[in-house]
Amino acid sequence: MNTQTSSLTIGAVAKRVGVAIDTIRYYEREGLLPEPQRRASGYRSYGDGTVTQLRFIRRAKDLGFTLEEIRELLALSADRQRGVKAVKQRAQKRLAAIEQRITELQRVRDGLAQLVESCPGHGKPEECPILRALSDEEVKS
Amino acid sequence: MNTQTSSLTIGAVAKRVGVAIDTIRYYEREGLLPEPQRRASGYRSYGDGTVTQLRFIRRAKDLGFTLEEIRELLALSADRQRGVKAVKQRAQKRLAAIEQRITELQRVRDGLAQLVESCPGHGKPEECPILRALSDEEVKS
DNA sequence: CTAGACCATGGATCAAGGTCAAGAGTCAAG
DNA sequence: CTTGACTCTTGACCTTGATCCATGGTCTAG
Repeated sequence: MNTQTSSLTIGAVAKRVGVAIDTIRYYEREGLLPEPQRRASGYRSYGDGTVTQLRFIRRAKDLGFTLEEIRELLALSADRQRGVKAVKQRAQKRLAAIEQRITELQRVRDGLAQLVESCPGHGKPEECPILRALSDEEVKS
Repeated sequence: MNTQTSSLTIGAVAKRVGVAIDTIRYYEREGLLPEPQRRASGYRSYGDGTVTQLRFIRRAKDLGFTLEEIRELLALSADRQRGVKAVKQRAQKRLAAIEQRITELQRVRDGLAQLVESCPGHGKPEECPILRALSDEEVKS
């Protein structure tokens, strides 16, 4: 039974997650990743959890969250001291923010979808609703 | 009948849209806004369409689109020459990208929502699913 | 015609999020 | 051992998306 988290070098972690080594150290400086254990040599030593957490960060970042927002998300676990209740509330707030973002994106999508649908795909540019929606509408009287 | 687009100074446009003057000039340099007419004095002279377009840019940006992506979106109208068909195809591609983004955000939301729901809001931290999901899972055996 | 508010250009500066390089130590294979 | 691949720290540098500044011209109300 090996409950011991396997020990990975920074390079191994980087490879698994697909980010640069420098990025990992950068995230550590920025407080997105906890300071890892060190070997006697000074080498950073990571467990599998770091890989998970790093993937989480990347995924969130790809979705347009800033590092600050991600720090917020991760900070949930820092609320551990303040209790499960605080954690839950914080998570709920984050959840609401995400939902609003989705709603707005849906508005954009619906707008674009409607344009695409109403465009015949041929004919005069002046009659293309997509172009009309985007155009500067400048009238050179 | 006044089909003439009203003529606005850069300051007036900025005020209407709620962005800084410098930002407008910046967008112009970056090709997000067309070069405007100029008065004899050299002052930029804008029509109402610019206000619309600028609002569009801002909205898109707030949703996490990069200026590059927005340029792409706006470039639809540059396809005018290549025909309505090209425009429609491009719009469809953009639409698909937006939909994927929404889907991914929804995955994140669902994940978080489920965590929030399954958390009792009290009790031991070790039993809080939110904390467990975010934790480093490091085992100091 | 003159003050005070606007606008123009060019270039510096900023914050976020990384990326790179120099100089030096560490590790693992042969 | 030695060699080649890794890792360490510190600090400079880069891109994106703006924002600020200096210097100088323009506009308009009084």
